[in-house]
Amino acid sequence: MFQIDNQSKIPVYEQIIKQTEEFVLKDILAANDKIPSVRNLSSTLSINPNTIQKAYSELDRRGIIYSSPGKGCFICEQAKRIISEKKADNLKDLELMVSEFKLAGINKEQIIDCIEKIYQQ
Amino acid sequence: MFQIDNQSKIPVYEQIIKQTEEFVLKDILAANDKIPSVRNLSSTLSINPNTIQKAYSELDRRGIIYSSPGKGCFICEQAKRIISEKKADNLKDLELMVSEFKLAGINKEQIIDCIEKIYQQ
Amino acid sequence: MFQIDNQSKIPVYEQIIKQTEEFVLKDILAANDKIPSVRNLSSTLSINPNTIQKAYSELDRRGIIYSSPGKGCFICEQAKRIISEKKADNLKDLELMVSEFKLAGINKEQIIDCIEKIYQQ
Amino acid sequence: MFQIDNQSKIPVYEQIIKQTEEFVLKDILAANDKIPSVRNLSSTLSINPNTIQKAYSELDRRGIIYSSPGKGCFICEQAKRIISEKKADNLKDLELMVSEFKLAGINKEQIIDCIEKIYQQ
DNA sequence: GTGGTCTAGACCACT
DNA sequence: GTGGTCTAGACCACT
Repeated sequence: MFQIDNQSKIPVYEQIIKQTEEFVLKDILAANDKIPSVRNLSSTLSINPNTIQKAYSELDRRGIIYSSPGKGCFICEQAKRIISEKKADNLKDLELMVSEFKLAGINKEQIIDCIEKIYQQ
Repeated sequence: MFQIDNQSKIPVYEQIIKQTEEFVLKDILAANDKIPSVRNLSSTLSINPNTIQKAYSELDRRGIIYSSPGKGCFICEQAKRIISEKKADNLKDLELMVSEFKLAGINKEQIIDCIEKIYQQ
Repeated sequence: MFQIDNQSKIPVYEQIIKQTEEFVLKDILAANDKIPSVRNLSSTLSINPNTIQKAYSELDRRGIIYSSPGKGCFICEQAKRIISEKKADNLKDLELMVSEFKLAGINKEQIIDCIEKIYQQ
Repeated sequence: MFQIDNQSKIPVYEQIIKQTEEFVLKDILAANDKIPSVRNLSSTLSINPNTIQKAYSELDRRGIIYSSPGKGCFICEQAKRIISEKKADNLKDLELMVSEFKLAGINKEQIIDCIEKIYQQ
């Protein structure tokens, strides 16, 4: 399920967070689904349990999962909504990126083509 | 000229690189213009000279500036072209970002509106 | 009767203890009333019997319930008195909390209003 | 400066968070003040650097401190405001606690006396 | 078994 | 020197 790239500049714990959120958006993980235990994922991915723990703690804090010591970790009811809303906030990042493309002399049509292409998939 | 945000998570040396490139794109710095010396910028911004040096070395490596020992640092002839071309490569980042917006259920029109807005400015 | 919140950070066995004490204070459970058996509650709430047992053992230790082997568990004669007295000890917790409100610049009137409101209900 | 109680049920990292916030409220730490480095505090308190790091990360996330790798950790401009506002939100906790005192038969005067006492200090 | 905390110690990039 | 990430491994309470 999870795919970790040890060569990546992105910390392992962030890769786990990102992929978990991705799975929720893609309906691979639904509300109240159990996600792998810290130890289980740790041995599957050959990653230290502390690193998994760090990822799960952050997901818990964000309201994506809830963790019950002794039982396991589960997807929150509102997980998908929370992730979608956070993503929407990132439209500002898009604005920033596009402003730089404009400065670099990339024309509007090139950018819009790129977007059309993705939404046609 | 340079604006350093000490609270930012972006390393100071990267902030200097980014702003220098920004100035070139905006024609604030043109080919063969002199940029502040390491010592000058170090004292103006209250930043360790090693940090400035690191930024300038990287700009040099990228072909954005050249240094004439005893005279100072200057913008390269091809600086603007190099920066623009590198930016174009970043269209892949845009694709990635837009794919995630699509997953999060943001519709195409919202994104295109955002782009139109920037190009009208 | 019992309402268990699996998403809560409070352990299930503590939730059971707290709610039992709450029921006694509110006269929903009176002296010598029978409370659900471990097995019964375990299946009603879909909770491991060990967890229920742990809660009941602690309530027994505190003198809130007593168990008659073969008959079941019952509320102690002195349960309400014991719980009330323990609560009174918690005035120190109130003092601590109020000290922090004072530090945070919340004025006395705001706090007293809040208390009046509750006692008027 | 920091006082850690190893016997306490409260995790060490939470004690550090709480005390840092306390120092800000009491104006012992002001905006842009440098707080002890991870390693420094680790050796002063004889606590593992990871534990300090965990506390500082959380303070950073809350906007109480900002950390600059290579420079250190500093109190945020808005730290005091953020902590005070968060404390104000906790009036709900007070309501909960007072409701329980009411149930336990503690009369209003006793509680108000307790509050008057603290505000007179 | 399950998550949460913590120690011990390494390595990295940034200053 | 400074914070950030990570491995290795222990111990605890809860289930």
